[in-house]
Amino acid sequence: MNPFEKLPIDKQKRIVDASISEFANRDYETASMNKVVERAGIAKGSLFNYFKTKGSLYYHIYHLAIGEVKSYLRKVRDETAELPFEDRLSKIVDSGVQFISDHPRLARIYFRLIYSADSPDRQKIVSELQKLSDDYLGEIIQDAMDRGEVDSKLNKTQTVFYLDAVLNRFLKEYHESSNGNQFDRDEWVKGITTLFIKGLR
Amino acid sequence: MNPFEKLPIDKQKRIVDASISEFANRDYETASMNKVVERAGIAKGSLFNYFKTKGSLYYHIYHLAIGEVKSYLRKVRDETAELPFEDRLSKIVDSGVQFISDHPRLARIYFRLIYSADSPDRQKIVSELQKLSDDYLGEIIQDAMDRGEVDSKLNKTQTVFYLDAVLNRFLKEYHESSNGNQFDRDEWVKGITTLFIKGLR
DNA sequence: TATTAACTTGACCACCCGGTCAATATAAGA
DNA sequence: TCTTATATTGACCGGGTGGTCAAGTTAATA
Repeated sequence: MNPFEKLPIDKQKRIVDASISEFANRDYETASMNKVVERAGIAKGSLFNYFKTKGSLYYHIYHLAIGEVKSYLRKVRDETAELPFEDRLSKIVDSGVQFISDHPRLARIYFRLIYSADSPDRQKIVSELQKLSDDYLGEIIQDAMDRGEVDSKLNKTQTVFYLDAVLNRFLKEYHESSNGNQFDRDEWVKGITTLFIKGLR
Repeated sequence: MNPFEKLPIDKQKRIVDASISEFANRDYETASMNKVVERAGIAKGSLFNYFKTKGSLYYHIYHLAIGEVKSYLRKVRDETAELPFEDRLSKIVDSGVQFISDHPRLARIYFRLIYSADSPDRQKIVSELQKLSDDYLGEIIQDAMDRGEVDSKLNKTQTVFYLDAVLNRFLKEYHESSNGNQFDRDEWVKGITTLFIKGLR
């Protein structure tokens, strides 16, 4: 059993919290284990006892973040299964915005991962995320095709790609401008759905 | 006069080349001045004589890269001024692909900049790039509106944003997969133009 | 050629990094 | 309570960083 899991919950929380902050604020390479132990209020040796390397700590945090993202995606997918494509798309964007508000630091880690960042196993992780997104959006598109809401002769790979590109970019800008937001959320959600509704018809 | 500009051209070239390689291969933070001098075959003190700080060297290289991008953009804009929106869009994508082939290292620096990266003055640089892109695509969209090729009641800011999102993302993936390319370029160019032609009608 | 000015060099600085491990404190078992 | 096993600590290690600067080299001037 992992020594970390044997720790009292509140200590685990302090460590996880400190790690999230550090990895949210700096690239993997520049994130500092020293800063983590300082923030968490533990000795350096202890941290390296719980996680053998910086990479394994990062991996732990990454899995927490991705787990959280997954649960949001699952939730909105299931809740919108019966809605028309347009409403569904709009709810998906909504849920992304919601995630950012609820977990701004995890969002930072997520975007750092997606867009560049020299994490260990970057290739592996990025393609893992790509697959997650492809499967997810692919399912949504497939449903819409089956119902005749979009052109059923569309190239699905491409369509998913475009959707993913616009959604991710929108969420990224939204996230980065979160101080005194200049996005009229509804206006943009409407714009995005319109583009795709018409573009994929 | 900048001491760097007084150097013999071939020495300037060696330094610029070494810097481009280093900044293309590593994040700003992890890029190493030691590696640059090693590659360029000069002493460390000299490099710091030409560029007072790492940041100012980066800034120099960044301007070279952006200058190159601009010249590509200008060229394709002028050459396609009379073409219909669809063909124009397709040529723009083409020229992006061409840029990546001609200057793979500059492309890397460009994408590093756009997507994350903790460069100095990141905020300033990114918004500089944003404006460049906005003006450029804004002009293309405006032309298309004037000619009635797309809906003239469209929100231009949004439209430019979506176009930018898809184009950049496509070029990024294209760039990253450049070993044994899995993109059928024509197929994708056609897909992108179709999405926007229909979506913006 | 002698003298001055400009350029080039790399050893050196303080600092920070990820990671280690002998010493110490704590908990468990007798 | 004493002993053993386990968890925690932080000084320390080798290595890399951006940046400096006295000393040495080259070029220009007189």
